[in-house]
Amino acid sequence: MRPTTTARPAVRLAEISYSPAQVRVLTAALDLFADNGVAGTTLQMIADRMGVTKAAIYHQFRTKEEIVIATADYHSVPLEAAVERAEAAQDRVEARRVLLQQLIDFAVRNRAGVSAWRGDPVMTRILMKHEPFRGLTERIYTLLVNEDAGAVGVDAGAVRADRLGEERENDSRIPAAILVGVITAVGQPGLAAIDPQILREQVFRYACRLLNLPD
Amino acid sequence: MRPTTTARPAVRLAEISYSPAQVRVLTAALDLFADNGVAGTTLQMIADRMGVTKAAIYHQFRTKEEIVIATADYHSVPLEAAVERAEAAQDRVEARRVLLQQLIDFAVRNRAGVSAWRGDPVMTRILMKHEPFRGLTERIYTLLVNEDAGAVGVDAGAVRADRLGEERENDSRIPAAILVGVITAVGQPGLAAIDPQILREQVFRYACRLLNLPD
DNA sequence: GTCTATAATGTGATAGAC
DNA sequence: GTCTATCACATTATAGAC
Repeated sequence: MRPTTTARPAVRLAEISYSPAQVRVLTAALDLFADNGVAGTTLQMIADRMGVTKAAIYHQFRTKEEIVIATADYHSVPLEAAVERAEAAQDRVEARRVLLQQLIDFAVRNRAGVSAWRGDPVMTRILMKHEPFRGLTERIYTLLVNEDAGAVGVDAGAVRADRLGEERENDSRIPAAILVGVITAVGQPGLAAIDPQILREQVFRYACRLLNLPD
Repeated sequence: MRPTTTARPAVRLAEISYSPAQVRVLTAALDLFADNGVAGTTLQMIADRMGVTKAAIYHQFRTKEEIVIATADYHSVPLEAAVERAEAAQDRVEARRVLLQQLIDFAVRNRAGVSAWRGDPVMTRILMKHEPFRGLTERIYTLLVNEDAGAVGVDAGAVRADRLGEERENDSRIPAAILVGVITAVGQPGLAAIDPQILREQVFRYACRLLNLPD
């Protein structure tokens, strides 16, 4: 199921290691980024939450941008694992079901953080020039929405206007974006009080309806 | 169709008026908030884009927070108009269709801004303590997802676990959040290049499928 | 690994002239 | 309505001691 036309990722997130002191920074940072956005989070806030000084943080990471990247990398390891499991599935439909379920699980488990990941323009800009994260995002999109992996597979941007007169004026980027919207909806503040199990089930059902998958 | 249990909004956004100089600020601010988030946008940036100094802006608005609120109010007038039209519809299904179509139109027309409105935690916090905006949001949610306006209508939080054994273990906050996720998906950076008309049609189709409305 | 101290710059906000 | 000039404070980041 792994597309042979796509290069293997150069770095597995799971193989990057962080010292305990670094992990403490990344844990504090995730919460604060989720609550205030990247731009709204100062190193002072992170230091305060950890009970240390700013200088202690600068000993672990050279810049704020490095903290943003490391935060995303570190907390996305389960996401990478989910993608790898899905890519190992037997057929495309099964891969899609597996990944979808795991994406939703991940999103529900990290409700607050999910808003930061997808909503914050600063975060987005930083992550999109960071290859490991770009790669992971692409693999997810490919698994979820590329209807005909045979014809596509190479470059998602090149698919666009090929069969235009047909039923498929469809650009697969649209269902992809919508699906992301559905999954990340679990991070909306209004759903904070809802039981995780119910949230998981309901969102999965709606997502299946959207993708025309049997639920 | 207007729910008699809900008080009329104290202020119509359309009735708030702004001087030309103020509108210039609000126009520049919208773009910048969309690109950088509220916290990532400085008054210096707004001033630079307008070609004036910070002091000129402080002559129009007393604080940055006032600018955020006014930006949302000013650019949400079409949204308010859409809600008013939908509330005037004959039945609930028709109201829902009308509002949905107009929400999507609005979102597509203001693609960049939509991310800011829904994604930014700072923006969200400021707007949610601003009554006119809270009220507008509530009216939209009520129109879109309250299945049985008779039994509900008063407090959305109290609906939860009433008829649990049935098909409707449903909390209406979940489809509401998902629908918001779908509509605001049009603001995702990956869709920036897509033709507005196609985007409108496709998103409407998916949203209808989600709501079980005929498209 | 953490601290104090400090540099250099940017921040929201104000006073008063034109 | 916009300007110059300024305030008090917060910001990212560094140097060097413990």
